[in-house]
Amino acid sequence: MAPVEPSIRVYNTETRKKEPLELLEPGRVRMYVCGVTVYAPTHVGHARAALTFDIVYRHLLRRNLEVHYVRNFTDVDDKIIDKAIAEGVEFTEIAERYIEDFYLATDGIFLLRPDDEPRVSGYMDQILELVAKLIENGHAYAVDGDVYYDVKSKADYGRLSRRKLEDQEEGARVEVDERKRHPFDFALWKSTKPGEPAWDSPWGPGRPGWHIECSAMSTSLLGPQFDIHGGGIDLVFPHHENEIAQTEGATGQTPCVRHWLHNGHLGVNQEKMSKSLGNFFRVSDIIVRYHPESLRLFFLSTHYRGPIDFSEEAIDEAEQRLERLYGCLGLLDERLGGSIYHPQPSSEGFWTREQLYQPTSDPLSDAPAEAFEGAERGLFHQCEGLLNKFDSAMDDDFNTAGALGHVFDFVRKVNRWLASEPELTQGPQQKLAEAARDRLLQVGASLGIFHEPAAEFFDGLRDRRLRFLGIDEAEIEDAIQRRIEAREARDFPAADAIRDELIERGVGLKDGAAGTTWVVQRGLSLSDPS
RNA sequence: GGCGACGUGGCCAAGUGGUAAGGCAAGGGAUUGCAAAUCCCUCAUUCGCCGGUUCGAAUCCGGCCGUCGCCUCCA
Repeated sequence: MAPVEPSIRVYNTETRKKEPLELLEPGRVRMYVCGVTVYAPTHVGHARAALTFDIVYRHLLRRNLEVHYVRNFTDVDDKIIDKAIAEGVEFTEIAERYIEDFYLATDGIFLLRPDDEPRVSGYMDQILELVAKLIENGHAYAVDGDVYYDVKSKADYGRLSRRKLEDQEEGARVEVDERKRHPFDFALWKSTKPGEPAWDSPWGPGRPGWHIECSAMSTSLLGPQFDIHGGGIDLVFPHHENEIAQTEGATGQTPCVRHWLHNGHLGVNQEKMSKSLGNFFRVSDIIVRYHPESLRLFFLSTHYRGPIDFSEEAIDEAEQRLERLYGCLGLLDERLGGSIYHPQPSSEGFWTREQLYQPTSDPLSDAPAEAFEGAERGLFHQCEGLLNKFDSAMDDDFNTAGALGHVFDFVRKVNRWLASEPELTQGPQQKLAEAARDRLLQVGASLGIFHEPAAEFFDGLRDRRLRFLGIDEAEIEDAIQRRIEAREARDFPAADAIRDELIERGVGLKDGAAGTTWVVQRGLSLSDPS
């Protein structure tokens, strides 16, 4: 494969502009993404954020860049501690529980594991070092066992979120704390209260404030400066603003981050997702009702930076789109006789970059354009062009919706060709079909779909819906058998009656060369009883 | 009060100066015993509204209207 010269452009929250991705070291990307605070089950909003950077990671890898991808777990936090106290267990137990939940969710929707996944509890030494350095550099002060960051000590404080301290002093809803020099000063170290976990420090027993852990983990693993920092849009202020203040205040190197990438938030049925509104969707609940890749496609249908609204209709449509993609792959498999790609997760059950589809050779390498004419010549060029169009869209700030548009164009053209019933058992036509499949699998690897052969996908979809609707499979098979007998007897009215009855129940039949198969119609409700 | 995002056909959505991708839905047709899948055709002279810049704007500028988010824990 020819080496690519990526011209990746990313929208940088700090400059509010799309700009070329500039790497500190050519060919090598250092990327840090804010993970989750592990105190509650993983919901669709978490999934969107994690998926956003999974796509970034995949595309950078596709562009032959070496990527060092770090995503943390915040396992020391007020909410975790509160929960631990309420349940009378160690905070580590709570953290462990939700880290496991996070993995179930993210492995479940095929997120690649980052290269490093540090936890706050493992970085206490580095945090203490950083706090001490900030005091030494005149950016922090200790009061009664607490340590605060002095926001006025850093001239450009507020540059990420474009906040001016003067503007914020009045009217802002900030608690008044007489011990702080400025209302926006934030805790780097908090003195312990009875019953809470604590670590020893020069300022007395305590625990880290909310923002310092990311500064400690990112600089420890990636250095004082790195290329990409990601997270949810809500983290811009105060979390990332404070992270900049801390990291740069301690290292003296500016900027600590070249490109700030933030994913937009997810709403549910036009409202903010919240527990009180009862519109809180867990990833684990969604992926028993819908194919995990449907959730991915739902997210990828809109740009990562914009808002997205989760609803039954939306994920339903995503699943239909997914069916169309797999439909094309399935037709190719059928006509070529079997599928070629049987990816398996690692022995530990999760996916890594090694499991991504890697083309071994281009089926078209020994099939020149002259081997084709007319419509096939056109499709030949489509195969040539798809990847360029796809990559260009992805290079442009990871425009997955635009990239998918090209993929669907391609699918329609492949289907059109297949509908003309070409002979695919040998010769250039076979190469063309293999190339089409190769292209689909390549973009699939970038989007994180096509983790199974199409036939298995459709079987799985059927079983999933079957289970969910509580339909008795044997009963269906029995009805199909009766219909087959009616058809053999040319008793079409009886056969159609059975078909209609099954459709009533959500079961659609497909009479194919290999006999009658059936699918469960879509349109399942998330609110249906499971 | 401060900061920000967004408003494109019935729905979702790409497109940020050169004359509206793609998907879902809908209607018609091909194929099929009937269906499913697939294919073909139709489906925004127009991009919230009003001005301005320009040979030319959904795309740039100004104003207005509307929706949403952050500023407190949040992906």
